Amino acid sequence: MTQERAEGSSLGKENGLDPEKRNGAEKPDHSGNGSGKSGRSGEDADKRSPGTARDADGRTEEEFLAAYDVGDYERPSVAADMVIFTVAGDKEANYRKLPKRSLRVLLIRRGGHPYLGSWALPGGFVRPNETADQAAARELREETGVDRVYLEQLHTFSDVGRDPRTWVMSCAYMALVDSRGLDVRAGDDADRAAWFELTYRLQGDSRERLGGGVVHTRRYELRLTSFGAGSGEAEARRGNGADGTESTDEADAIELTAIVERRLTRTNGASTDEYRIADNDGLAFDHAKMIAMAIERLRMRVERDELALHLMPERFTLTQLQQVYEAILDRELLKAAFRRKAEPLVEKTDEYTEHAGHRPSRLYRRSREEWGDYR
Amino acid sequence: MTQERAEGSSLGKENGLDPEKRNGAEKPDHSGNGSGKSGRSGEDADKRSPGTARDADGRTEEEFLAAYDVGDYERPSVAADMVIFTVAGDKEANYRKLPKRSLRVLLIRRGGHPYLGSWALPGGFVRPNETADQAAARELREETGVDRVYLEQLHTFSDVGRDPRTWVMSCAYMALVDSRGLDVRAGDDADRAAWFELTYRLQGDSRERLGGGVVHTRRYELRLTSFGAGSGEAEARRGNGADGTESTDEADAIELTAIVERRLTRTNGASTDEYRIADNDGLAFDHAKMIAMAIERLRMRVERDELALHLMPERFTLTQLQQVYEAILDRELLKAAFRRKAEPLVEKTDEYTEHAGHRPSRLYRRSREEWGDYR
DNA sequence: GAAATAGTGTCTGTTAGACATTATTTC
DNA sequence: GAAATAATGTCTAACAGACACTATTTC
Repeated sequence: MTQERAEGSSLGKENGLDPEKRNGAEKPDHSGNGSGKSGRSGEDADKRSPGTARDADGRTEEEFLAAYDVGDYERPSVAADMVIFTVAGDKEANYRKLPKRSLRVLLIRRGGHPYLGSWALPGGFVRPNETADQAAARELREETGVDRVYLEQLHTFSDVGRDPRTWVMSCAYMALVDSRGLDVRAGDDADRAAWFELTYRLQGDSRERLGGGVVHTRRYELRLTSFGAGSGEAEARRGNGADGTESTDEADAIELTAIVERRLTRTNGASTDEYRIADNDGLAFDHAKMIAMAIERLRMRVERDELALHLMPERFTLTQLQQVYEAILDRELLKAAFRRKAEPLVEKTDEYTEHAGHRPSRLYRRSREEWGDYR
Repeated sequence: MTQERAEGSSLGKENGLDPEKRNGAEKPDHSGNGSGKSGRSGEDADKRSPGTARDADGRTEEEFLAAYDVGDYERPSVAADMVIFTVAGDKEANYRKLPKRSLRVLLIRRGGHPYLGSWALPGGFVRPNETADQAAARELREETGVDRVYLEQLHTFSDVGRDPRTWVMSCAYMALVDSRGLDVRAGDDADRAAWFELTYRLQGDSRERLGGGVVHTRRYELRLTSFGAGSGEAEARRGNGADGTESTDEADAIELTAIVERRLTRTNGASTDEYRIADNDGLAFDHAKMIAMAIERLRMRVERDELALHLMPERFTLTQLQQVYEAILDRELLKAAFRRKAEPLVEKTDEYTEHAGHRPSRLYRRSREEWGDYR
């Protein structure tokens, strides 16, 4: 096959599509400006010649583009799916104790086939005149009403048959939403949206040797629990107190579980890192895999890039910050060491918590400079 | 908008396409098995009900899928582009000195519009019955003849207008090929393929405050140099000696440069991390951005996950390994510290280098167990 | 005063950086 | 013996883990 990109030579390019079908296919002005960022933050600069060079058929670029035909080979739909994380705390029975905080993810119950009744990540199609990032931001806004958050592209999933209807790839994103009142939007599906508490734990670990190579498999259990989902908008909209706590109602808990295997294969020279859904109960499509990859990315970024600060409200105590770290990493941290490391990332304020049943704690805010330098 | 995925409700779904147009759109059997990995390593497990549930229109899943219509909204083409890295050394004038090693990337000169005459990453379209990973592996094989390598998905690029012809997204991959003889394939474009030495250096750094936020911009200079490209297949196929060195011919050097800006914006809560091509001379499309992201990912993985071992041949000296680290990270490392850290990753052999003009050096091989545990 | 959290001090073992020293081969 | 690299030793500063201890508020 040829190395040419997007000329479709190997997939047939002669049969034209009805021009009607192409009305969304933008052909921007490219006289002197190549791949623009369009809309967002400035255009990319480019020095290539302004279209005077002629190709093998003697055409200038302008002539080439005017005659260009998209061809009728198959194209996939591309969706943007969102793994929206937050950390929130439950109300504690004992008025003196601090609430336990847990990592949560937003899911939506499917009302139609396929995976009818299963829970899925919010998402939607990327439209012709937007980037995948913009589609993700749009979905997030529509789903949670939140606009200014941390958003990161995770991975593009393209397994054959991952959507039984048609060829659909999905570009997965992770979003971090802080733990103040989250107003899950009153879209036409808001009654089917719910926050799920999430655990993702290593269940087992196996190493296998085979002819000069090693296969290392790790099994993780992904468990998602929602309290009071299905009770409609009220649940999702109730939101949290200013301290990010909410009461839970154990009556109608929903529990979804999946086993995700991560398999590292290393034979001579080759190396693959595959995720596989070994068991899945209640999650739609390959979303268990997306959530698993999102958590692993989140943990990595929290440890390396202090990403947890994105989950904090304006003012917070260092213990709250530590709890967020602990909820995400799913392990306990030592207080003294944690405070040493957190110290350069935050700034003292003169405010303190009050009436907490114990010694008040100083409130901090994110430091303006010292974090977020993602290497 | 609705949260429904892939039903196209917001983009119109009533107008059917000619069935001819859909012959590539697989509709796998989903009676009891959801999103399969198809082909590769096992099917994903799934417990959802086997299609007896009925949706709002009273249809079972089977009925739904039979009636399902892909709709005629616009779909993008999706390409897989490859940033193929290797490290190779030039012949040194002084017989005693060790050759300098440099990081290289494979580029292909475009023979058609757009970007006629510019250099591009090898790549090709993802086909209907393969994953993006498979498309990337296929391209790599076609381009270099190499099959068993390290391959990692990097990022999906979807800027509007990034391809002037039509709507094309690109899923970028990074591949690591070891430094033994690389046989760049005799495809119809092989005469236009060449390895480019690569440097990627921080040029400047600026911080700017604006209303409660900080913008941190880093400018990088990407410089690609090829010696003797354009001399046809011979150049690309000549390959390297067993020690990964080759002679260079300074006569017809090609130099491409680009300035890539990475901009970290942090306003209250929000946070973005954008790459922008500020200047571009000789690279097609947004490929300067892809190469920049690939190097940053590579550096991160080399530091954290010892990925450089993938670039080594069967037997190598610790100094060679250190040189590969240094070429990738673009900084010098201390020998003693390096050897301490490398020691658990490699295994001694009883072989030594010979006739090198100085003390022989022990040869090592990759350890079977102790590396590649990508966290 | 009991219960709880807030906040600090300090010991210790590990590790990265820096530099120095010795060893060995080829020509 | 000169030139080069190979290989190891050791000092130090920084840092993470571990644990103990003091402080302060609410009820």
